[in-house]
Amino acid sequence: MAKDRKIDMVILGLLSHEDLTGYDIKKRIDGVISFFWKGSFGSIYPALNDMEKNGLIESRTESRGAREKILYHITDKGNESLKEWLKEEQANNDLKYETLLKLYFGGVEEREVTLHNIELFEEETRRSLSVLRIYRDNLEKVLYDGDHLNYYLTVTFGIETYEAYLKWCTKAKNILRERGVHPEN
Amino acid sequence: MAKDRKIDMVILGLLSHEDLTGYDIKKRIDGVISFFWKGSFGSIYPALNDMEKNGLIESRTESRGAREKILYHITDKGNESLKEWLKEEQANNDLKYETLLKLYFGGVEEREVTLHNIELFEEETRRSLSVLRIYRDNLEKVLYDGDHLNYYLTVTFGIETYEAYLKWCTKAKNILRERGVHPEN
DNA sequence: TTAATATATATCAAAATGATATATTGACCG
DNA sequence: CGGTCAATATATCATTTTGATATATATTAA
Repeated sequence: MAKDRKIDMVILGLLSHEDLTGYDIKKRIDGVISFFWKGSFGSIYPALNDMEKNGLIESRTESRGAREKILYHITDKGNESLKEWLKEEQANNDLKYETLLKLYFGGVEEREVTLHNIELFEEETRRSLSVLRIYRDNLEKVLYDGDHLNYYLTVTFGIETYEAYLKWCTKAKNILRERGVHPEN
Repeated sequence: MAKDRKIDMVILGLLSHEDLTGYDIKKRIDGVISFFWKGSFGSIYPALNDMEKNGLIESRTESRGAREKILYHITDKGNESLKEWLKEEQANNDLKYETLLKLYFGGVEEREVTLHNIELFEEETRRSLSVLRIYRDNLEKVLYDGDHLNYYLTVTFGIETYEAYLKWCTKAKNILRERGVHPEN
């Protein structure tokens, strides 16, 4: 057996606030959540079917106009399952930084290549950072109600780590330039 | 088709420095690399077989004593493939932070739960940080030869982001305590 | 000597990715 | 009014990866 399905917890977390379709869930995951977790239709739809069989969620079909969609609702059992997971001691932080992989193995190529890859990473980080700052500014206004404190802390985590990334980028570029751009020195 | 196999690049990167067995490769990945990439036997061995078929690596069987093992060697084609990948413009940084998932959805439980999860994360980060600092200290002595500059930069990336994590942990704990530990306030 | 740990390869079910197929609905434009 | 494009919505599939397990030999420690 592989590890138990983590996508289930994402789905339960989202459904604990509102009823959603599979498509809605995907859209939510593609929002802020995508900064620290991803999910695809290929995992969402099968998970929804299994979870309904296991009584964690229940579905109702709605036909607004002619188009029909399947809305999912969390059950008490589902809520219990979500809370149990929150209280589990271990959390797997499973990172796949292709940027760092290229940095680590970059020694087989000229230093310009490493330098360029850092610049690409820097650009992307800057873009993400400006998105996260907008999220933060909006959350600051509603900090006191409901789950917003948790959302706020999640977003500030992202901002502070991305700021650290940018600082590192500056330093790393300087070090690479100081040492010359060719692997020979 | 899913994305092309990234484990191939890890393997080629490692083999570009020395000949290794599948088991050796796993051990290398479980070292510093594990801070930003993971790999299991279940992906390594099939990848080795495919890559040999495709001429990226070649194998020789060695029997030191009675025990036999399969050593892999990178080919010119393999080296080309590695360099091409390094020069590709895009890099997928694909993160699964269960800690942040629990933080984000933690609003359904009492604040002590979130607080406790942050403390667990803080502990783990501290442990990782001390490991990375040892790596850095050793790399600083040999910074000028070969690939060590790339290794050094990778390690400092880890150190700086983990330091940012710890700063965030302190702030986040303060905010949670200021606002009281119950979801009611 | 015997037990435990490290070395070494391999396989497998379960999970996730990323792509694609299919079909409807809504919006904009001329 | 018709046409087209993007958004909504569900589903499936090959490929990749995980994490666990099986198997067997070699080395170290008690």
